[in-house]
Amino acid sequence: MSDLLERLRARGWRMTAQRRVVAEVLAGEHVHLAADEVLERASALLPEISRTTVYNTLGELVALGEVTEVSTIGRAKLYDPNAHRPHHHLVCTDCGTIRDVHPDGDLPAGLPESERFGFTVHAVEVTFRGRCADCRALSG
Amino acid sequence: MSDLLERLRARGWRMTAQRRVVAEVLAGEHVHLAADEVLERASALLPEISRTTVYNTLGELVALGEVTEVSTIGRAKLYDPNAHRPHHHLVCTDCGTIRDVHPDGDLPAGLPESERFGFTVHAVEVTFRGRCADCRALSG
DNA sequence: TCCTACGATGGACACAATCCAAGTCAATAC
DNA sequence: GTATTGACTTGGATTGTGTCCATCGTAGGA
Repeated sequence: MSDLLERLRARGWRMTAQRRVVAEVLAGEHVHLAADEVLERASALLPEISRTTVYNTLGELVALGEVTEVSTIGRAKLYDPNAHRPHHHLVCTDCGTIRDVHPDGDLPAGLPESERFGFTVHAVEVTFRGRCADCRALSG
Repeated sequence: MSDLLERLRARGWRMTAQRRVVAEVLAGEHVHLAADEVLERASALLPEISRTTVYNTLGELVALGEVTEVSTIGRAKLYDPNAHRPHHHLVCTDCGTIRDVHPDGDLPAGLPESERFGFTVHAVEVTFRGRCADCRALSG
């Protein structure tokens, strides 16, 4: 993830301890953290970091395309640092657990002209909803 | 939409003025309302209706499969009454406008076993993100 | 018409996210 | 190394969305 720090510096980011910590927290695969969880983990590394700074930094990372926001139903937004590898999401409708999935080549085709309503489409997002093994075991 | 009222009554719903009004507000195609907007419009028809009742009724409609919740990024959940016709969504990343789209037959295939991680998948959701004509006209 | 269980009410509460004014500090210039 | 400055950070207040709960009202059956 230190290549991320390099890329950020190259884009003129002022490097601060807070931003470094937020980037550090978001390292890895299959990471999907709510802003609150990022704050919690960042606080463990840098106790004085403020919530506003975490939100600001996450927003900037999203604007730079380094991190993707994952929309959820009725929960806090999740931040997915795996933005450079296209993938879909598999979400448990009970507990909210998210897994990245990489279906082989069945990305939906672009929209036909007749269905675009004048939009310029620049991203497609596929979410599979279901129940994870744990939740099925708990409640049938 | 009065067939909706029929279906609800058939399922043992106690029919009240409040529930009727909420169902009425959700009539039509290409309707995607936040709970707050439902409350606003319902209040116009029945001024004393309470927020809790609107939320309760929406939740019940979702549980019955008559209405679908649409996840958004950074906004309130939207309620989509068009639940009986499978469709995808085209979302403007600037203003949040949503259109229903019906791509011809390019639904993503189910997940291969190896990518299910023990989940039981029961729904696939496809969201196209882009910018609508209005927003492009405004800011290039 | 009366009963009663289900539904509605609204104020308090919880959580997510943003705003703001004031203080701090990374990067640049000297 | 020091001074400078504007971008960054802070934390408390605020907004927005949604839920909880005790109490009241009423739809629909007897």
